[in-house]
Amino acid sequence: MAKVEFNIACTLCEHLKDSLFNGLNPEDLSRINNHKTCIQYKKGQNIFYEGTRPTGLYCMNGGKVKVYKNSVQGKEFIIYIAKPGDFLGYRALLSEEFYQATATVLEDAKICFIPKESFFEVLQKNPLFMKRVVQAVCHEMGIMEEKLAELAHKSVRERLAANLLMLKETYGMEGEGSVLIELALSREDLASIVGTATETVIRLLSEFKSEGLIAFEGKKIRVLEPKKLAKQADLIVA
Amino acid sequence: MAKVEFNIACTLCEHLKDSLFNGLNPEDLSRINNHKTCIQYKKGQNIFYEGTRPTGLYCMNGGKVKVYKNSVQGKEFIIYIAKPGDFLGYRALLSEEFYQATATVLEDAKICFIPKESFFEVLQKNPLFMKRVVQAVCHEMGIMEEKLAELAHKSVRERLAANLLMLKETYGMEGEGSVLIELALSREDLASIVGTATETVIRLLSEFKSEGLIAFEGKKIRVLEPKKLAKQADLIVA
DNA sequence: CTTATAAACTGATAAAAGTCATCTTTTTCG
DNA sequence: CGAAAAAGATGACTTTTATCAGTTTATAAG
Repeated sequence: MAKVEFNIACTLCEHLKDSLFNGLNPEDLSRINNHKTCIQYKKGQNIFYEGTRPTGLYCMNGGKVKVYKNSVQGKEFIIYIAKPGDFLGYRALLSEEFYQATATVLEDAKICFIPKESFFEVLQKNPLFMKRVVQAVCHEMGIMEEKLAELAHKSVRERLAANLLMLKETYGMEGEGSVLIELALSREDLASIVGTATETVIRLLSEFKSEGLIAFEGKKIRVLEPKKLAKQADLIVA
Repeated sequence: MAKVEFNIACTLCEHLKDSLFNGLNPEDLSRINNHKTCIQYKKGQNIFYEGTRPTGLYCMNGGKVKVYKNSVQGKEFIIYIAKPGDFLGYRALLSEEFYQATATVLEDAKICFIPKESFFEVLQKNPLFMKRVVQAVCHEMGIMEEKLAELAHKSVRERLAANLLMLKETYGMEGEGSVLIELALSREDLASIVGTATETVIRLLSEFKSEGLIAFEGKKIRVLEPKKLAKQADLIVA
């Protein structure tokens, strides 16, 4: 498949405000801007592969990308789903290791690639930026610790409810007194997020639906009763 | 319980070589050294608590400490076990959040506390040190990603085998053609590492024992057949 | 439009693992 | 030392969840 390029100046990027590049001084941002390559990807295309070496940083300008690991038995586990404004592949880049996960496009995406050298240069020149990156990485790590404990001790039903709420927080779109999760996930992908079998997700989703907690809208899920879902997730309802 | 202080100069610390402080220039190391407070802890004492705010960094000089999260149902999940040379509580410190986990002494420990200000000062003054910290954090994150996938898709048996091998790598002591895990873990703690019930760990351990893969030595476990254990863990045997 | 292919769904069954109860052994501490 | 408490161990039972097989529905491709 041919790579389709596009170009948007970082300063004009509508997602700059959501990104770690936000607040970067003009010179450094223009350094990033001048060295980046922006590519459009179609659903199903891969951004990078587990076991390969990172050569730079990906910055999401549009679409959705799943980052996942494959088990020996060929089962996927989705570590996170990147949205516009997010960095992609920074972990392996910063630890100078091989990618430990694969990134595949879920919804047609526009992604800018910043070569390792340019990114590191800005990082080293700019202690404040470095600090923000460290803060973000450590915050992300905290989320992973949560996930670990959740995976270890919660039932699939609880985890599914918790993940639906998490997806609602991140990809939710208010409307009609309820929230639509703006992310067309297959049952299989949802199972890979929750860490269970596809059939189990299907069964539990239809239970949640018949209990009036959620509704289906095409490929998307609408959260009708977040508080009841939170109870299912065994979370403290705020 | 009264806090028992002790003092060892960082430059003379036998674990400096295993620590992130290794390679720090003399001025910075002496800054750390001059501001640190070193305390001896007994088994069972807590270093910090989930939900509180970090005021500095802990650096292990002796003993073992477990860092864990408590679930709503009161079940523990152990995120990691710190050994001499390790930093403790750096995640929440760097992300400027509350502790998300509690740290409790497993084996009598000597731990030095470095106030937030001193640590941050050295961090900011010293880009190379900063870089090494970032690298370490990102490496740690990679380990967590592994654990997530493992927890999501492997059986308890596989996870127990994998964790025994991991403990062997980190705390193993060669001898008699086999490796003794130098860590007196209760069955309950081992269950909290694997993410399962205590009874299940007990049953599986006695299975591994009767299959000749491991042996018990007091409170410790000796790994007799690492390759066969790796097969049980569904890992590729090197 | 129609066929092919993949995704969604349903039911039956089996395996894995959790829970509970009980007993034994070890450790701790007055 | 000896009692009390904690840790370890074992068995019976239940629940959860995975797996397999098969059907229906939706989507994509010719």
